[in-house]
Amino acid sequence: MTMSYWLFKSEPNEYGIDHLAKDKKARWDGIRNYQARNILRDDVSVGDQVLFYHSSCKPTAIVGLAEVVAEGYPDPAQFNADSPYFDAKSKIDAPRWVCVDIAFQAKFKNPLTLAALKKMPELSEMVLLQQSRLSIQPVTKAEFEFILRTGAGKS
DNA sequence: GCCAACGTTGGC
DNA sequence: GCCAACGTTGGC
Repeated sequence: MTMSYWLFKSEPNEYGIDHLAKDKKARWDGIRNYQARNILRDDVSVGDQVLFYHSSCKPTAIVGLAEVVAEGYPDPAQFNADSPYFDAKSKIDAPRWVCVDIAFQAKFKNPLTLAALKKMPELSEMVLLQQSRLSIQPVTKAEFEFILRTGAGKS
């Protein structure tokens, strides 16, 4: 079994790295995009490493590291009429949306801002820089290791 | 707040 | 199955 690497986006005023550091573990729910759903359902495995990215904030940046601790299962929020993630078209016996659980690993001492990432030739192929809207995206081993080596300095 | 990119919906 | 209209994401 090979370990894979991912980048998960989150808006820090909704749920940021400090929330995850405090909670230790979180359900990564509310993903309502089919491409992202397919990745969660088919490709994300326990033990995979996750770069935690803050979007829609200043500055946008990779801010920490997490690990997958539970692989894809039906997102309970899709069945909860009170949830903003409720989906009336999703059936219990044929769930449309999937979530995973992640655990906090580290908060980077030096977050790698999007502006900085764009300047690094080693990262020019990163999905983040190609297809910015995807909220769950693959990261290559080389990119992952480069990012940890370059910016991180775990705190 | 604006706008580009792109995903989704629905009429035909 | 195409495509126009519309909605959402997310950087700036």
